[in-house]
Amino acid sequence: MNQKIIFFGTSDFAVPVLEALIKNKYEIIAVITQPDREAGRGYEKNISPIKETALKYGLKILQPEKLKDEEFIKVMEEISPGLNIVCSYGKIIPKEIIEIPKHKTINIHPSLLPKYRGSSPIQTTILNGDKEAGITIMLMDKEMDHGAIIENRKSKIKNQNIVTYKELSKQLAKKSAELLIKTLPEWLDGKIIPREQNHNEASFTKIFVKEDGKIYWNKTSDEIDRQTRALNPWPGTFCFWHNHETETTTRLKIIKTELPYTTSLAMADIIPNKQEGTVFKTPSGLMAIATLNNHIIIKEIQPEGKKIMAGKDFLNGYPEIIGKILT
RNA sequence: CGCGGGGUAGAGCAAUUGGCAGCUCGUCGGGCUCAUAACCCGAAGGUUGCCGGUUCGAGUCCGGCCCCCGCAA
Repeated sequence: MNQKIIFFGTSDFAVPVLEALIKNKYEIIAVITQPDREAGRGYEKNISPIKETALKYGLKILQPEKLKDEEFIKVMEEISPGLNIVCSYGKIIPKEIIEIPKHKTINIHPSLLPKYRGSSPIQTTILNGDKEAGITIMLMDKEMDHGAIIENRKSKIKNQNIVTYKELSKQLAKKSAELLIKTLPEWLDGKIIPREQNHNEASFTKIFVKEDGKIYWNKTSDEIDRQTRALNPWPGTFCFWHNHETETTTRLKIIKTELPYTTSLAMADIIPNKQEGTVFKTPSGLMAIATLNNHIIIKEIQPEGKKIMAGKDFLNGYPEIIGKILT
């Protein structure tokens, strides 16, 4: 079962999967990851988590700008992989490359396909408050997350009502690695017949943009809480504090929230109705903001230019914000 | 050289024209209380990021360096 594998991946989610392959002695003949991007302050070059991993294990790394490039396709053909594995790579893989390996090109997707096709299934799972998540190993075809299913697995979400994107992503990445290792031998032996997805039931997830992180306080506490859990660190959740005295507007990133009834202090926190977006201190000293139906506790917040701090600390340093309305 | 904010007590922030470095929270001790995260009294805790300069005197002014962060990508 000596199969040469090319691994396509970019983000954190793919790291445990790649590492599982390495640990199980699969022969990774190349790792394809997105080119280093100039990003961050001063536009420094950033390398992907998968590139870091590949460097750590001394694997061959390729970072083509365009996959659908004759030169690159030629290189792929020369390498002659037995199997391509794609996991959180972030680019469309052209048909020419999908069709090279004898054992095809398979993709790991963190949802129960055909549910949640597209780029943000994990975030969408949290935003929708789903009780269950899942992972699917599928055959790639020319449409996004559309190929036949090789294997899938439901996954109960740990701490479903408080789980964050990072945590759920980690959970599912681990499960993905396990399922792949379990499935791979049978797949390579040709014992699995992929089954077509039920395309009528397909649903799609969107690519999130900055604006999706804007918090509108006229939503319910629950909606806002799910938003902060799903959209951090990217695109981040935020709102604005316009200070009328200094005529300045400060961007506030809302890092972590908590619903009032999940705290052990709930009984003590009896809050009169306030206008949505109003900042106040609970009787127990926590930072809270009024919402459509109730209020929400701000556990962690980050004013622009500052580090992440506890909501309580923020109120200590900026007492004038109490009673103000955020937008 | 992409734009911008910041470094002061354990934490978050103040400090007027350069003039004894403070506030809130936390910590420790004591008190009140059926009880408490509430209230009262008290205490500890600082070489103001680093180096140099100006000055009778620098957190504050000048020069250099280090570090943290937001935007944008």
